Amino acid sequence: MALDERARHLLKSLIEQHIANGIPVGSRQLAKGAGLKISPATVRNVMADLEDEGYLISPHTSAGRIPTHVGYRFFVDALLRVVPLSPQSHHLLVQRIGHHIPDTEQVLHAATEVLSELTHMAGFVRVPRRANRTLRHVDFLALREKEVLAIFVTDKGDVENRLIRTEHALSAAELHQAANFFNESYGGRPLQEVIQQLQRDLQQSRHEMDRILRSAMELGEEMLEEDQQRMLIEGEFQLLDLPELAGSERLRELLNAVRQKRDLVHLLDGSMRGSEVRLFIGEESGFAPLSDCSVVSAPYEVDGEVLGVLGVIGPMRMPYQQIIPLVDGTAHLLGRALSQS
Amino acid sequence: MALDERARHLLKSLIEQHIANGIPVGSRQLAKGAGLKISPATVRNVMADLEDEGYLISPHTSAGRIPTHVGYRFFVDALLRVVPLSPQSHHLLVQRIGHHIPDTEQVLHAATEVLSELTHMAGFVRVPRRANRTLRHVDFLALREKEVLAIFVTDKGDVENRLIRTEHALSAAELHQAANFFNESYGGRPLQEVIQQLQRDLQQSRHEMDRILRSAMELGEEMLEEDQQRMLIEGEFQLLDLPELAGSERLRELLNAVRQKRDLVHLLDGSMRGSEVRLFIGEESGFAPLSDCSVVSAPYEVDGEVLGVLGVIGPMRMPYQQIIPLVDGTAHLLGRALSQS
DNA sequence: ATTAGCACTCGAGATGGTTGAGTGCTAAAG
DNA sequence: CTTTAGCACTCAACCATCTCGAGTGCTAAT
Repeated sequence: MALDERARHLLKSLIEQHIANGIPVGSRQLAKGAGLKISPATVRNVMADLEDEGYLISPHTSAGRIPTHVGYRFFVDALLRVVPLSPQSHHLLVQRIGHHIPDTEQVLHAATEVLSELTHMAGFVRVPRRANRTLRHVDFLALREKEVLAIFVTDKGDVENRLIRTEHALSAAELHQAANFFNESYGGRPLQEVIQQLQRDLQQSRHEMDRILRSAMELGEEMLEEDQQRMLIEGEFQLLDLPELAGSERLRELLNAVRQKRDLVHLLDGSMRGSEVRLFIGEESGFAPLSDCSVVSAPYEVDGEVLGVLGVIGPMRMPYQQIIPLVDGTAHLLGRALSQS
Repeated sequence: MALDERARHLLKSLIEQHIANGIPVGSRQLAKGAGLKISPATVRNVMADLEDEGYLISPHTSAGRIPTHVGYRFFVDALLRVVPLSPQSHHLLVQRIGHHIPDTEQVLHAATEVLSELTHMAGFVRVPRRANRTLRHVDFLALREKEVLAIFVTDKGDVENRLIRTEHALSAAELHQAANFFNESYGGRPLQEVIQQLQRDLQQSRHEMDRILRSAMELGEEMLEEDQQRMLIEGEFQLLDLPELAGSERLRELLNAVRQKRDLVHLLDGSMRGSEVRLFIGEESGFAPLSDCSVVSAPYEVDGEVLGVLGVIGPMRMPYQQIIPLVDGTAHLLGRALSQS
């Protein structure tokens, strides 16, 4: 059953009031705040309807009402007018993640931080996937007897390294040669492809030098696997201040979940399609520790290709109309910043 | 004024009881628990003395007594018999940070984790200082027009990299030549020395290639500076469960302080001298957010040289007799593991 | 020096009353 | 048929009060 104009207006007003001060909204207050010439009794009737529809709930018999996640969902989908990003915020964003920082890792960090700072919630950035990076350079260094340091560099300047133990000591010349061979054979090709090729090439060989290549391949695999998990998070502790989560039991779970990242990453990777801001309100995420929280995320892209997702985690009761453009803007600026690095 | 035998015994018993169950200990219970043939009244007299001396304090008039940080200090210094590390724990430690992991970073992580797991508190490892590492290898790669990736490798296999923007495009050959020059001139020398030398060498020059070297030098400086701060921490959230810190206000501060690391690192670096386990009990650390906590730390060393510190952060009321050998043992095993990598 | 006895203190928890915000329902008014 | 006023009712929050039990400090007897 669709809501009529008045009900929508009241719902909107109620949610806005609740977002503003966090306490349940009663009929009298809502009647006043909504600006309609309507008595509290009428408002009560409407509220009862809204509760029947699942948009509102009463924490207890005489405590006014608060929105459910369904209510918030309707609010953001149908009632919310997103305000444009404030010039100050925009300025701050540009300043912090603007184009002058060359290092990818640093830009990502800056974005995470600024998200957390501006929202006073937890900010996150899912790091760019490296799967389709190409291999720029490989180096093998003899660190010590029977220890070789392998270094991988991608075209975007990601560097990853790993210590490999060998059976026999290998001379610098041999290693140099191996590296040359590696660079010539596999350089300039996508990482994923390199690994697959290596897997084929090394199928049966058992030479000592091939053991190095095999280890190198494993390093490459680790790089890919590792970034299944990689996500920057900042300001988790801001969540400690949220009165709605103060019951320490849930909070622990939430913080641990955020820390583990695994499920979170999974959730977010699901929202990489499309290039719009996306919201998970309360239980919508289907992820229990987040059921009291909302996640606002937006993918960021470079040259039309989505590289990752960023956003914030906060209470369901958050100022969506400001958070949404902020996350959106950050995603755009990050994409822009990365396109230059 | 020195404590007589009985007073010491009672103090020990009281602290042990309090550590075991966390509630203030009253005279009756203490008289029973201490195993002495002594009445609660007598115990009360002794307790009053101990309170006068500053070892105990009453949370309120009728609530038994709990140890002060002075009491704990006396306890660990004079009364505590450290039990040897349990075989199970030892086994677990060996398993987790034993010698089979080649990668330094991974070993350090494993140590941090296992500390946190076994103690149910926050575990930390201060990473080895790189100042006296020697420079093993430098590479300059042209990633793109006017962008050079500099890679530093130390003799221990630390790898650090940085993107450098240049004014003009530089050919692969030029960069190769620069790297060769760099490696020949500065390779094999301690990082610190390299930087100082570079500072002198680059004093007045303004060549484009020297700009690269200068940036490389800054990278080296960053490496040194960065590890002023580097510290691994795991399990901070376990601190959320401590009832004694449950007052969220302090807890926030504590978690933030742990996160910031700066002061913590400072505190710990002060305890790098000596090779013994060291305790900071409550306010002893002189660091306000830690004033309800104790820090148990031990330096770890390789070939007689102290590389860093590790330990745990927990409530003052922790089972020192087990924690101390655990931290100690972890430090030894970590040292051993690192000596082989 | 130790102990028993006793009055006293204080927090924790239960009890109960009051207040005020808010509700649902009903009946009257528009 | 919608809106509104009125009213009885509910319930959390607050407060005061009470009891309880654990624990103390002091004193006098052992």
